[in-house]
Amino acid sequence: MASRKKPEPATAGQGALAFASHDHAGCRGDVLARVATLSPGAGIRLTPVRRRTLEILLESHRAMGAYEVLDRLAAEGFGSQPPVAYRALDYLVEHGLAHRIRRLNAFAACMNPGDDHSPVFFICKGCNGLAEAPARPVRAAVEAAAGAIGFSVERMTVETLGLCPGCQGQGA
Amino acid sequence: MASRKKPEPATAGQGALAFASHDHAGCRGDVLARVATLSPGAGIRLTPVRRRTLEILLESHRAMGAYEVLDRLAAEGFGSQPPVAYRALDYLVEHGLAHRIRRLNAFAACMNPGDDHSPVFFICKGCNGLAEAPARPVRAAVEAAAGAIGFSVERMTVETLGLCPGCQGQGA
DNA sequence: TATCATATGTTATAGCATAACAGGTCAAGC
DNA sequence: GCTTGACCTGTTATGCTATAACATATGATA
Repeated sequence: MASRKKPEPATAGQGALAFASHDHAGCRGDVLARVATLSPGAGIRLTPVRRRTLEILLESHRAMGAYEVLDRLAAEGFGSQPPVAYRALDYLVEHGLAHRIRRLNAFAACMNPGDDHSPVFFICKGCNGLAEAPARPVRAAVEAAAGAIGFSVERMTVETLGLCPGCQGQGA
Repeated sequence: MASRKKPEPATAGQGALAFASHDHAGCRGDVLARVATLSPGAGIRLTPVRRRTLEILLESHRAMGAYEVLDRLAAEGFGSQPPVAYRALDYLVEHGLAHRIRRLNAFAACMNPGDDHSPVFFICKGCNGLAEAPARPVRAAVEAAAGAIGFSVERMTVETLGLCPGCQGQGA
């Protein structure tokens, strides 16, 4: 029931991450380039499976289930069992190159690798699109609430469900 | 892999929701009383299964997996198949009497039913405790970020992972 | 009392995720 | 060179989470 099964209007998967048309080849290249400059220093080892996994996420430009990624990897000669995909995805998430979208049981490439960001995700229930936005103020507000009860925050997940600009007003 | 399997220190499940000892019978009663006043008006129909499900969540005072709730229900003569638990839990969530904690694939009773609140959850990785806090400022910050890209937020999930006061400083 | 909406229960199955083990690669140090 | 250890990849097997589809019951209403 991730993001790829039933009520998937023709637009799904397109215009997703940005809710707007854009130079996707460019934004994908940007991310890869940034990752390239990060890898050596930050102790990130982009092995073939990991790199390919990241590329697959960037190509689809939306949230993908682990098994969907696995299918792609297997078709390209990598292992065909779940741990192959989960390990690569977990590694990317662990190192800030991808995010896990819990509401969708899915994963998406990070659009701002390297920036120490606290992303907020917007999931459109109309087109299944996904947008990632930096949200330092949100993080600050959460920290404040945590401080009030003496809790120390290590990781934060903020996901919203609603309608993107394109899907509003059309009963979607 | 919810919150009840392996590294579960003896304290788990205790002192959970509040990260502090408290009059649990009291807080449980409070919630039930508030629910009672809500039910008639708000179109909430607390059938036996639903009521019992809510009570079970309140008793354990922590996040519970659906199958864990199901075991309890089955032992008390209710249906023994997954949909029984999921339907009751979904209903409670839908009507604001419980929350789904996605990071744990689990559910927890709402501690502030009726208040139109936007809760933030704090999950302690030391003792698996769970705290719910109102966080209007967080909601506001998220709305602001959403507005910037024209997204309209319908539901919001904010979960954090970290250490509760009791687990800090003891290498937990 | 017939009808519709809602609720409960069932069987069966789909979808997500990890444990545990085996083999391979590569660099550090003897 | 060779051994050792860290890390990566791959496998088999299994477990946990969740829902679809169908059957029965109950209660309000026309």
